[in-house]
Amino acid sequence: MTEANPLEEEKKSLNFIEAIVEKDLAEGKNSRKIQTRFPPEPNGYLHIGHAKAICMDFGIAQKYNGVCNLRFDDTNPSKEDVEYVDSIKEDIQWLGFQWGNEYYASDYFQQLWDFAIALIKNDKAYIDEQSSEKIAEQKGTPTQAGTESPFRNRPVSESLELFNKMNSGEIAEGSMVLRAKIDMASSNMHFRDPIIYRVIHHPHHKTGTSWKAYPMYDFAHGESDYFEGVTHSICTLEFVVHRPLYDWFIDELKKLHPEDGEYRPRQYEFNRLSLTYTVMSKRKLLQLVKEGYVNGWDDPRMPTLCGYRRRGYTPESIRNFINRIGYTKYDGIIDVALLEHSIREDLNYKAKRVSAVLNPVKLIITNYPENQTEMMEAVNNPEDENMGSHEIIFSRELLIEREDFMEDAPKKFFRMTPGQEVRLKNAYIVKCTGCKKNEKGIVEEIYAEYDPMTRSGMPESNRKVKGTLHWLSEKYSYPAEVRLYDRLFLVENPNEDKEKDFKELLNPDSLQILTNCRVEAELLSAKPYDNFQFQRLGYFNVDPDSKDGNLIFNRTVSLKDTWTKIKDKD
RNA sequence: UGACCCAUGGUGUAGUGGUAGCACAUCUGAUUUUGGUUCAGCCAGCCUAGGUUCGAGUCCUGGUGGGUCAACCA
Repeated sequence: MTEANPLEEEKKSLNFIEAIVEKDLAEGKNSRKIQTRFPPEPNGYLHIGHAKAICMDFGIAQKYNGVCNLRFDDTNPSKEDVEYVDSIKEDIQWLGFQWGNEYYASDYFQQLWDFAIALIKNDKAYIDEQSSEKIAEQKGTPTQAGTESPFRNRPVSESLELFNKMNSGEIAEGSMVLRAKIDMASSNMHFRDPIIYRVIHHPHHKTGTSWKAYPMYDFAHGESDYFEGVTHSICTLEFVVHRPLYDWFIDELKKLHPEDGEYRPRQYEFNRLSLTYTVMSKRKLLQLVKEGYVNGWDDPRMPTLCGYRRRGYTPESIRNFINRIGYTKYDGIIDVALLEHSIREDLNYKAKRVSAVLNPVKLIITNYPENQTEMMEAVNNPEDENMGSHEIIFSRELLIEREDFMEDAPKKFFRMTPGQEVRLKNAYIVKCTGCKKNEKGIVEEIYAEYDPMTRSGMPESNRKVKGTLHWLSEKYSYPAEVRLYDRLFLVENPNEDKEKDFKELLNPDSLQILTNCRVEAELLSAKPYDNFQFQRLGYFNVDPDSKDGNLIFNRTVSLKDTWTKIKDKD
């Protein structure tokens, strides 16, 4: 056992959370137990940002022989729905993770209620009957201390009685809340008597109408961690300011549970994922779906996990991406190119290449016999011989990509142009002899002559030509309905007003899309799949029998920061 | 005129107080029956000023810059 190398390698790549976990383990904290949780609120679909949290929460558990449970933070029934519960579970599994137990914060409503009662009895919580405006006003500002509520020192018995009423249905929403009695002058706004219970009459997706008073996040999250035995409660940076309150409640809880000894959950925070050109706010994504700007949460333009899935992203590529970007406390913006690199890398290795012509123009091989056909062999994946090959029918009248032809070509144009030889992939070398244009000057047919000695595999076929084009036989190809997606999500311009950009996006008259980016397409319907191949490098990452096929064209056009206004997109 | 968090090439991320690495992006060249892939290479970095130290990206202090916090959201 002299190889200390792998271990050292691992040590080097530790992120700061892992370093903390290892330290805790070394110090014997929480009896050397590791337990995490992934705590989504079921109020939307998971997006790529959640993937980062998932990889962290589940990753830590995996790496240190702990457990990671799934816990739905369902303390606000007015926003939540079972539809979201189901999609969240599906997406986590698709990403490649499996939770230990499935919990709900609502499982703890009774325990939380009892805890709240205990706080009231200890004079650490009280019922406030002021309006939300009044309470906000008394809260002060970050630089100005708050003032105490006139209800702050009401008798315990009164609070107890009103708290029960809050849950009985006789109290209207908004007319009464339970507040923790902490410190209205604290420099931490969250300590200024935070609201811990409010009244909501909307039925809960799990508990129905049995509760009317619901705990707030701050009063439910740490407590749920505690009830479950979570040791490392990992979340994003915006919760840093909540941590003192998290600890305050845990302290109170521990006073009631001396039997729990040294155990306590601790919160750690890492930087949230933001991606260039990508809208990540749940609120905005919800708006895009609800108002019909996209076809649903899994619209391929959405940055949701199901959107990426439908677009052809693999779970491996997303995990690799997350691995690459790391976890720190620095709030940066990741270049989406890194994500795209991850999917290209993965697909290059595993995707089967097939043929398709998107924007066809007819190519006639004038010296090829009228009714002759030949079967040409096409390798499925040049990166992997084991993937085999398939056949494509060659004939006199072909289709090629319109942009692969230029009548007057510049020097660096290596594709079809009069007088220049190009190879038709898997077939012959041909030389363009001219074209026919209509009265508007649009090219209708292109003519070329083939060299019979240059069929793939023949000795002459080794002749060097600069360009290789993909093609289909006009007669032996099938139409497919393909919808193109340019990158839709703009935003990202650190100095600009993102909110304004978003409004622009929603305005159909000035729908901004980024041009010059890789074209991505969704195959809506396709007959036999071998007849599709893509521009230059076509990636086809889909079960051929699946109706929900996805295509990714790897055009590798460089991403430019140029915006173009396009109307009537879609 | 608050509290808390943060600062390493264009972007992101490593660096027990001891030669600043890696990935992506860009650009150049080679290979290539996908303008893909692969390979080689270029460009480019420790916010600032002090202090501690033989030695500071790392520790301390002060600046500067950025972020978070004032929902009956999570």
